Amino acid sequence: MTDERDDHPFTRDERLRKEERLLRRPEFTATQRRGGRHVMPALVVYAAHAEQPWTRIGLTVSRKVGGSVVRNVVKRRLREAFRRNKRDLPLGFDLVVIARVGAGDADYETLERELLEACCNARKRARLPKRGE
RNA sequence: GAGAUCCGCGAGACGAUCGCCGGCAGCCUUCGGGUUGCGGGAGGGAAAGUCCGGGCUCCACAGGGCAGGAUGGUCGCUAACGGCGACCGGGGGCGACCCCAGGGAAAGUGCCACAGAGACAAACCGCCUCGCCAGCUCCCUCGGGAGCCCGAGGUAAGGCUGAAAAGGUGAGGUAAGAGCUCACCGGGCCCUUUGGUGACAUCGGGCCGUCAAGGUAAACCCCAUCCGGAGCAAGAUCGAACAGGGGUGGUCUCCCUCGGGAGGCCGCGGGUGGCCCGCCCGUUAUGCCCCGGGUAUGAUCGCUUGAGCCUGCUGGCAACGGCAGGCCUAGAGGAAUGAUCGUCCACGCCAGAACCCGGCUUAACGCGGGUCUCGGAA
RNA sequence: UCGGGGAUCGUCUAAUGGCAGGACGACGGGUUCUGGCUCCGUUAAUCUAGGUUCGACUCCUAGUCCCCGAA
Repeated sequence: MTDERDDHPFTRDERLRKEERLLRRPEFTATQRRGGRHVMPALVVYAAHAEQPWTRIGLTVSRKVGGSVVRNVVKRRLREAFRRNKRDLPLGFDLVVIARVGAGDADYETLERELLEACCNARKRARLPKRGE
């Protein structure tokens, strides 16, 4: 995963397209079922090998986190953190980030740090993309 | 200065960079989109809760009956309202001011625990009259008398209870009493004067002591007024995919080219979105109903110009209305606002549009002003 | 978006508008050598704020939270 890292246009820039996001329910459930997990104080991250060569992210922020303002801010900060750090994250994964209750009180710096750490740890526990089950 | 009360205002500002969602224009395109430029993009007092009312869209729209729901002083405002304004009446507060589901209790029904004699109709203790066989007590001039008890009755003044007990004070009256009678106060009904659109206020008079007499209608209920149903996942257009199976009755009349056609009745299905009657539609079919199967989490429209916002003038006590000019101000579809930096105010509450408005209620920071009360100083 | 239901001791549940009751639990005590079973006693609640009423878990209004249903 070293040669084609900078080749794919989605990874080279710091934009965030819809193709880089998980949007549908089956995508979330599949990632959570197959992927490795890592828990942080404010986040839970699932990482699973994907079928596409780039990395996608999906966010889950439930009502337990807070009101709509708090939930929107958490989602925006997590998207921002993913966008800014795409270059340093492993390629070809689907990520599901679930905000825990403490995410509403965390600032951007905390969320960014936890996201990066959790992604790396969760990736190590991800199964290989074989035809399992 | 403190406390109270009412009203109003604001919702961090400016700039830069990287991203995100729409719009317009140019270019490229494999028609999916890409790219460049310009411009817009979280408002708000609550976007909230979804408690009311409307617009809009679709369905329904002979009629009748019974339900059901909502509202409840008057007049006005409004598209409408259960909202708002002004006023009336009642209540609270020293006051500024605040609160009130504020029609009907002689249409009927129900309930009023405990306590208390008694909860709306009686009479427990009382008070009083009469009677007095027997019994008890006392007095005695030894004949009898008085009282208690008992019996028959009259009372509702007093008593206790309670949230609530047939208006209050005084006098007369009586065996004792009572609006039983009278005076005053209070109350009810009717007529009347004046003011007001009206609720109502007010002047004068008459009648009523049967002043017939509690509360509760956010108990049932009665009266008056209003209410068709659903909701933008409404709804419209275009498209993709799949697999089909079953059911669609009876009878009568007429016409007839004997294939069929027209009509009536029963039945069945659907509509009338609470129910019933009734009515309407279908039952001749490329339709309808049932079972099963398939699907794009599809595209476009609806989707933001609207009871719109600002300014000025103007009518009205006000809510609100009229006229003129100016402005265009988010429109997504897993759903766009974040991160970083600089300067300043001296640190920012509640909180995020999803068809759109008018209200109500709830959440909550800061600032200003009016008024009232108390205290102090001059 | 629309509709329905609910909230009572720590838990599960009762209660015409009139003293909030029961079970389990907890605590204390008795019984037992100890524990359990068992017996006795105690503890402890009407989601919040107003209103109607003499009186509200109950009726009305507003709010908070939870559950269920339909498209």
